[in-house]
Amino acid sequence: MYRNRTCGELRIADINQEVTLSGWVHKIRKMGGMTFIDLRDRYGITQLSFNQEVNHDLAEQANKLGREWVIRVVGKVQERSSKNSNIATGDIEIIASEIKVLNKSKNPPFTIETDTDGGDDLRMKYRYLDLRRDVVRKNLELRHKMTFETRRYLDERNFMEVETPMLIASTPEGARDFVVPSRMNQGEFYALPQSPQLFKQLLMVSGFDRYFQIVKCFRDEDLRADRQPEFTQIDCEMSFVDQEDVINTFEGLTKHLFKTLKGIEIEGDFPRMSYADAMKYYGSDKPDIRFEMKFVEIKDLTEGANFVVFDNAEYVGAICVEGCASYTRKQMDELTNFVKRPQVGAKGLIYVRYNEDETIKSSVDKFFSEEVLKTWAERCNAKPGDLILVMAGETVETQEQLCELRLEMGNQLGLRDKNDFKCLWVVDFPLLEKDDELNRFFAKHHPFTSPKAEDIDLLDTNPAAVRANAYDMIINGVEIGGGSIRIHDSELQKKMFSVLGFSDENAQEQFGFLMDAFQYGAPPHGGIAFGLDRFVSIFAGLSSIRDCIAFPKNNSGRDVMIDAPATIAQEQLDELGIALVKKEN
RNA sequence: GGUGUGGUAGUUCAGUUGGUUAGAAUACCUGCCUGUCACGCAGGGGGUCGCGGGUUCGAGUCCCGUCCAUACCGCCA
Repeated sequence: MYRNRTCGELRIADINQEVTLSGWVHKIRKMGGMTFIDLRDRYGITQLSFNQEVNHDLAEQANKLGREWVIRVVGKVQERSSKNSNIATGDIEIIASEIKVLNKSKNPPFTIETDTDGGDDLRMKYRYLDLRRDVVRKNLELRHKMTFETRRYLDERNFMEVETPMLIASTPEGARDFVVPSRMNQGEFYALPQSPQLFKQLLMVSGFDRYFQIVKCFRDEDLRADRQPEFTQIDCEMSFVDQEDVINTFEGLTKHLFKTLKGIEIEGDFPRMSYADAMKYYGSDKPDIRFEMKFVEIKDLTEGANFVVFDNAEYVGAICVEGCASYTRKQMDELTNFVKRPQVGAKGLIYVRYNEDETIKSSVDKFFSEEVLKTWAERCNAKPGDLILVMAGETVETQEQLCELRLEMGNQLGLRDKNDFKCLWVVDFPLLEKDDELNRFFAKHHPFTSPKAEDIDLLDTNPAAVRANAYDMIINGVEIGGGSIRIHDSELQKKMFSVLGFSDENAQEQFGFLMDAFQYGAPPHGGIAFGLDRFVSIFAGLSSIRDCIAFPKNNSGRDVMIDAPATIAQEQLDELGIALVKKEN
């Protein structure tokens, strides 16, 4: 027998019991006559104690163990004479009577502790050791519980999990596909799914009514802290529903997860914001509403001053930063540098200090009288002591820059507490997005998204103004999920493809099966997909999704532990009928 | 594809204006230590300063190139 108890469960009530534990040697403290060993397993840490006077040979044996050795120990639970309130098992220790070394270990390249000394690179290379650390393990435990509770919630509501294929065909729109060569069909390739979108819609045609799947998806695009080439979605689709039904069901799921896993009861409905308002007030389609600091347009208050920067600007926007009128020159310079960074790309930043004594001092005093500046402050609802930051330029560009500045000010003022959760639905997305270079429209969400009924006529006259039955769920400025009501009418779908510039042949070739299916009684349907990795990381308060993925890829899409991707043998290439082209330098 | 930051002991980092034998902490090894739990004390081993080239009497330090890591931009329907 290897064990009858775990390292996390013994308490004062277990005193005098004879127990067998197995685990890893976490730490050894040799005191001369006494030796203490922290034995660790998935459930916790239990202290083993050895006394030279009581059992000399066993104590010597304990002294010879090394970090991360795997041992089995038999002994008696005893109350500690000096207790440790920092750990759950801190009231007891094991007086060992027998040790068996189950396996030795090399010294690990970094410490297996909450605050490890290992850097990210090394932790990824030895991910199996990194996963021994309790902080990383807890993230995976949370992930497990979230998928478990998701399955429970959806099952209770008649959702059925159906697996869809991983080897499918490539489609041109959207992200780059990962591609898999077919041996039996030489010269042809499968693609890995970017999402099960088409299959879940076909399942609706099949009458499955309520589908979900916790499923891997693949996109061959550059990585970010919140983007991995393979990631997991909670993918759902429902029949005979409108937007309101989908939103309610998945708002319910979100509340269920907050309640069961974070112990947080969210009162009332999640707020909703139109895409247009999100852009106007926050410069982003995923606003962080943990704090206000909304944009205020002041272009009309800046006219007639011969200030060229504003006069030439399409948009002049301000944010009011509470209590920051006392920002020093140095702090203002730093903010200016922040918005001038290439990543933000602004040309400059104008400030107005509304001082405590109600005087006003700005970086544009030469152009604007105190009287005019007061009108800015009024419109911004500024109080004495507040700082007003102003940016100007082309509308969308400037709003995006102001968005970056707003988030930075939120950070500086500590308004973005990771333990404070604010959920939001962003609705009424535009259906289409114009690509000016190619002079054609792309689907903002995807080409199966239905336009709002009242906007359908605009498809011919003003496509850019058509709004979609599409919705995103945002938590703390992170896009957690999104979905839409789909087109279930093959004529409307055809129309959509034609607006998107597909020829009839093209549409038929790539999506013919879907259009065919829609001719056999497709029910009205819609759905949503949540990014599980982002959902877990926001629950866990992580800044990167990598820490809630057991074996993530690095910034270049590599798995540094198994060293993938890798070259393959010539025989494999031959079998696939693939010849590699040497890259010219 | 681009921009920024970083690469020095097993690990995390410091290293001043280019100048003696490249340091600290931690980990590791040895010895001492009977209530530790970040144990303590004494001692020890451990370095291709990412790689290649250049400038210089002399390069961890300056220059050029390159590789790797990372954050972001482009990209991600």
